[in-house]
Amino acid sequence: MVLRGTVLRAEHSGTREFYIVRRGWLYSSMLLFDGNRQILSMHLPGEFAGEVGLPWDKAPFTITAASDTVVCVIDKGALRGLFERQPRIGALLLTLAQIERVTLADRLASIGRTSAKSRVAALIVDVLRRLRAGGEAADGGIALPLTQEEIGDATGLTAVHVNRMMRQLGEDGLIARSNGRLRVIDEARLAGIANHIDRYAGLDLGWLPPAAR
Amino acid sequence: MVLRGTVLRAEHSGTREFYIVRRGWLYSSMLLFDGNRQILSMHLPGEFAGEVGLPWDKAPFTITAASDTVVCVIDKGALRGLFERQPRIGALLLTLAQIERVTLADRLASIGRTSAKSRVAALIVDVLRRLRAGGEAADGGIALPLTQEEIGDATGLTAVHVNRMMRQLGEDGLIARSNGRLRVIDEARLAGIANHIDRYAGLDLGWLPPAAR
DNA sequence: CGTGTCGTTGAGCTCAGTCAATAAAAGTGG
DNA sequence: CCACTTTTATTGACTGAGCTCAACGACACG
Repeated sequence: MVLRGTVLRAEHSGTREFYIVRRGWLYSSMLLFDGNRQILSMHLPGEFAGEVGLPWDKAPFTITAASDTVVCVIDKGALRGLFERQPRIGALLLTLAQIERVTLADRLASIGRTSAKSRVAALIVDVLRRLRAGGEAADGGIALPLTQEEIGDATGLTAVHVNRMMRQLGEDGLIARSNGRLRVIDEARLAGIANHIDRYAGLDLGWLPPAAR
Repeated sequence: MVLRGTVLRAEHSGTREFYIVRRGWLYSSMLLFDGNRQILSMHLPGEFAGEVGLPWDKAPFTITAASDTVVCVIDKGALRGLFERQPRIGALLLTLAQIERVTLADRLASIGRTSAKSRVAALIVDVLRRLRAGGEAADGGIALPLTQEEIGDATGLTAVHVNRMMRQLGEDGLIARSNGRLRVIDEARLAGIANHIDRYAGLDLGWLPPAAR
């Protein structure tokens, strides 16, 4: 169990291992020289965390628990045998890395080229759909375990402006908030202003090696 | 030979193949619904292009030639055998993908959390060092085959503001420009304001499978 | 009940965008 | 090589989205 606010792995610490999230949310972030922080990605239940640091001996990012979490630890040495005996798994890992690259690129476009309101909407839609993909019941609203400061660090905004945008999204009838829970009222319209693209559609896994026996 | 301005591969077109750049520059971009464009990454000589689209049957991004280029085309079906017979190559591809992910994350932080001047500086430093890593002589200045509009689309700025920032970088004695060539005067200071991190340092490839014979 | 964190709101400011005009450069066809 | 067109770079004036600063309320926790 990793408690909310705890740093699971600090930037520049060793990377003998990576993680799978069992319960709760984590996020990867980096600190700039001027003290600003950028949250690079969220890690939701069922997803990997820290595997991006594989190629380095020191972690490129800090991984922090956004809520109380449970993670499963995997040693990176285990990957070696996997690549040798199960080429399909290796290729799947590559596939996953590319998917992450594309979703990161989507966020880059969101932050680089859209309004504050769109960015916040994009974060909400992204999280909502990933939770759903991970089998988390998301109909009664989601418990967003992020402070507005953190949402700001993820979207390239200030906490104050995040607050204003959330209020506007509420006034527009797109979302509703009550005691820490967030309910998406009009997902289609929210996804529209968020420029959301579903990257899990249209996957082509035909080129992968078959599973070894 | 792909002429400057030509779209090598359009968004949503098929992805039977990917590329290695032999000569010239390309870039991947995506178009938002409002007509805005975000340039997601540059592809310099010696680098891959389009391999990020591997997992999809339709390309997630558009690849455009920024200058006249020569590329080498690779069929993605060839990867299958590679993973089976050369696990090390597969693991290297994964490594490369993760490196790209991290540099994309660096750009995300740059765009999300730094000033216009820093972003332009970051683009220049990034390109300079990658050209150098690719063995391109970069001392007599680099021939930047990008319009200011394109630099803007890459940094999340407008062409007009890119122009102002370039001028300021010149006035600050960090760069010099003359007839299309750009010379970096004070690389250390430029890298400083760019928040540049060298991601090719500190790589740990010890976990990779050995080369097959 | 004091303290700290987080959310909310207002007032004013600034960085970057918009609009517009002009210069410079690069093509293009003759 | 020259006239003409299109693209790109440059600069100024103005605007506005988002930031800063500041105050206050709500809540959790010891």
